[in-house]
Amino acid sequence: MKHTNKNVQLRKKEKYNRIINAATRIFAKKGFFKAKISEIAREADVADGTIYLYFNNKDDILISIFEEKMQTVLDNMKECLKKETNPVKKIETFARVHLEMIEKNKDVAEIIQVELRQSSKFMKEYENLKFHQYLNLISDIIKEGQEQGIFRKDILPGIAKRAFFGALDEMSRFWVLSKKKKYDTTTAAKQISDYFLRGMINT
Amino acid sequence: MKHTNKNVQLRKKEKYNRIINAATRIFAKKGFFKAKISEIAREADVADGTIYLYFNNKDDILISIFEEKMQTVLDNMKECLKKETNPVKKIETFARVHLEMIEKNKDVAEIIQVELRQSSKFMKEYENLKFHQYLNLISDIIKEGQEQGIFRKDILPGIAKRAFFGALDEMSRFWVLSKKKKYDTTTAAKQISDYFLRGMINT
Amino acid sequence: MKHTNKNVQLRKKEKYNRIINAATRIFAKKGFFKAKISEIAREADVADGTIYLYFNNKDDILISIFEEKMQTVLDNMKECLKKETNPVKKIETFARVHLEMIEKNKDVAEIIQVELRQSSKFMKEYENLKFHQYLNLISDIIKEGQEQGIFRKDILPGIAKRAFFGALDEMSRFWVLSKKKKYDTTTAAKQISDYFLRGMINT
Amino acid sequence: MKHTNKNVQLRKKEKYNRIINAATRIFAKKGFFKAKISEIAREADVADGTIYLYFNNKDDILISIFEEKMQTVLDNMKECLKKETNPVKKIETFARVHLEMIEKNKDVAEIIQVELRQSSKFMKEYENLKFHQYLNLISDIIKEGQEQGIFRKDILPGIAKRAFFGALDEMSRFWVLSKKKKYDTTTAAKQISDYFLRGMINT
DNA sequence: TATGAATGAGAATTCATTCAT
DNA sequence: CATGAATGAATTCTCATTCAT
Repeated sequence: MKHTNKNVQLRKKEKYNRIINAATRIFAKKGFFKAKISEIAREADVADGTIYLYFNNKDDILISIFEEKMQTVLDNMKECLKKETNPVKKIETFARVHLEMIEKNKDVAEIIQVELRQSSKFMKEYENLKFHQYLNLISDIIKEGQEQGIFRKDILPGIAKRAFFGALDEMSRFWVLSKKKKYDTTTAAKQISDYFLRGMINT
Repeated sequence: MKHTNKNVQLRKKEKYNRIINAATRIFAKKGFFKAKISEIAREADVADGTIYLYFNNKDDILISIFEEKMQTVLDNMKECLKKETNPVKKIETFARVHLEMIEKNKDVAEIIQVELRQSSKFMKEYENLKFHQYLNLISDIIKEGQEQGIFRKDILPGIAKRAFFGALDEMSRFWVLSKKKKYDTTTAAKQISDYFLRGMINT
Repeated sequence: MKHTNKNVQLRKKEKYNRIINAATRIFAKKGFFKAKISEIAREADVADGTIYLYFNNKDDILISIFEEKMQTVLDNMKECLKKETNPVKKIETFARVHLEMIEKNKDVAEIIQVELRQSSKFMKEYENLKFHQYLNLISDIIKEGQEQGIFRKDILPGIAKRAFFGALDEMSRFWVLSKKKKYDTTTAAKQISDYFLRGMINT
Repeated sequence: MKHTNKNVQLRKKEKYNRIINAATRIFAKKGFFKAKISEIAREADVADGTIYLYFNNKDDILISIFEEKMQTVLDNMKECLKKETNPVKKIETFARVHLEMIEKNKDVAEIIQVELRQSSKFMKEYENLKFHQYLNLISDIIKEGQEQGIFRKDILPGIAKRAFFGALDEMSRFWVLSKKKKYDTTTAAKQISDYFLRGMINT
């Protein structure tokens, strides 16, 4: 039997994923600059040259990881938020799901948190659109709450979204870097969303 | 006239500072890995080799910047907090002073925020002690407030300090990277400390 | 209907020629070293691997071009010279036909002139027999003329053949490289053969 | 005694020359593309990296060789021609000096003849000015001869300069490549200039 | 035969660090 | 102390060639 086009494409996609995943592990462990292409190739069990059949260059691998993984994170978060109607519940959900995702994908978190920050410096042209979309999920909830009269009108969504994300991010960064976890996800998520909700809820 | 020991030491210290400051600018602009020793030397107006009379290697320059700058930040913050006695005011002060310092020293902020995060990866041995001391200024205030019965007892200072710092940090990261500022320091500091205080204050 | 042996061979030859011609264009445009096998394959509309069914390696393609094209050039020149009996006319014919062929096959000329010269360096074993045969067409005419008492006896055919060919070659190289042509083929051929004839003719 | 600026510059120039000469030998032997930077470095007895203190890249080395060597050739030829007043003698001198220089500097000749030809292909921007100046020495002599009524007026200097140079060049190429020399310089120069002079002289 | 994905050896270039002056 | 020319290890990326399909 001759191989169908579909099989071939599956095989291609499979190798692409193997490289993406290998790179994710290596970038997370060593950092972008210390990571060597040959190391990623070895981890992905392909030849060095093969990587260049799927990516233009080293930068392109990092960008692709961002795109792929952020899309997954974005889709997942949207799905989870859809189930809630109450803005208060949505904020709580965001915090919990965010920390849960981080916990389950430490390598991805590491890259998004650490490498993302310097990416803007060496990839001038790269606009991290997906990240902004993710942040805007928060400000959308806040605006929704304000319209429903649940959240105070003087809250600035543009500041609050960053403050809330920053709080969660710093928390998870601590986990990612320290590898030991003093507090469980649920407790941390509860506390952090709690501060914000108390700060934002109309009284 | 022969140079006195003091003069010599002053001159030494002066050149050391010139290198530190040049490196701060270059690291902030290019990032640690993209920054070249020769570029730092040019910026500091010394020879490449001279840098190695004051620092062991490139890593050492980055660590020294952390140590020097974080010490200044730490001293300054402590000084400002000393003037306040009320934990609530102290939290507000922390937020305002932090954002003000960031605003006045963007290069330093850039390095501490961006390069710091990956430093732990390539400088295994480096324990960022000063940073932890800085974070603990926050948890100390929280504990103080809890002892005075002002803050809720169920607040976990270890989480809260990170959440609060993270909120401020993400806010300032946005400024540092975006170079345009939608909200002024005072407004942002007020809002952020506000969320937390409302969340923490006993009602 | 099963394909006959002949048909199969024709098809083979057809693909071989397609590759030869594609390579001629690419080598002429990029030069041997800058030319990529994949580019030749694309130009010939075959797969990369297919090329290796017809040629041993990249060098082999270049050599084959020489052989094929030089044979054509050689056959054509011999045919044209056959029509003339007078050595003087033959020299004039050689100049004219040579420049005409160059003009009609710029890519081939480019390769023979430019790549040929360095070929001897990277293909030690390759003796450019066909080229020597071509040069010897000139010395044969000279010797013939000397025997007939038309050309001076003190002319050294070994030098003269190179001088004459070099003059034509430099002229055409100028055309090939410059892409603009100040003088038409006939004028140039006339002038060049003229110098030589005047220099060689017994007076 | 402290080293003077002059000494330092002499040392620098000395190393530059060492690299130029090493590269000349290697390029001549292997050709530009087959020549490796590391091989040139070894031949020049410097580290690989040192080459990049004196040249921007591999292309730059080749261009520098052209510039340096062609200037020498040009100066030398001008000097020799200055001693002659008669255009006929000048043509003879040009042929003799050209072949003598080639004979004494085979490596340089090799590079100018072989690598020069393909240079235009991989160094699009490089205009070989010096070479054109060299060619124009010939056409200047021809024009001078025509003004003095010695050479025929219907000679086109633009064609003749190329024909004459091409004749000499092909002759010397033969020597350079074959490494065996059937005819001595003087004989060859005499014959070649003879053809042209007979062809050009007014009768 | 034909394909084209995969291979991996190879090379140019960079740059932190050294050390003779 | 200061210099900056020299070093050479290290790394990304290319591309001729192979071979399973």
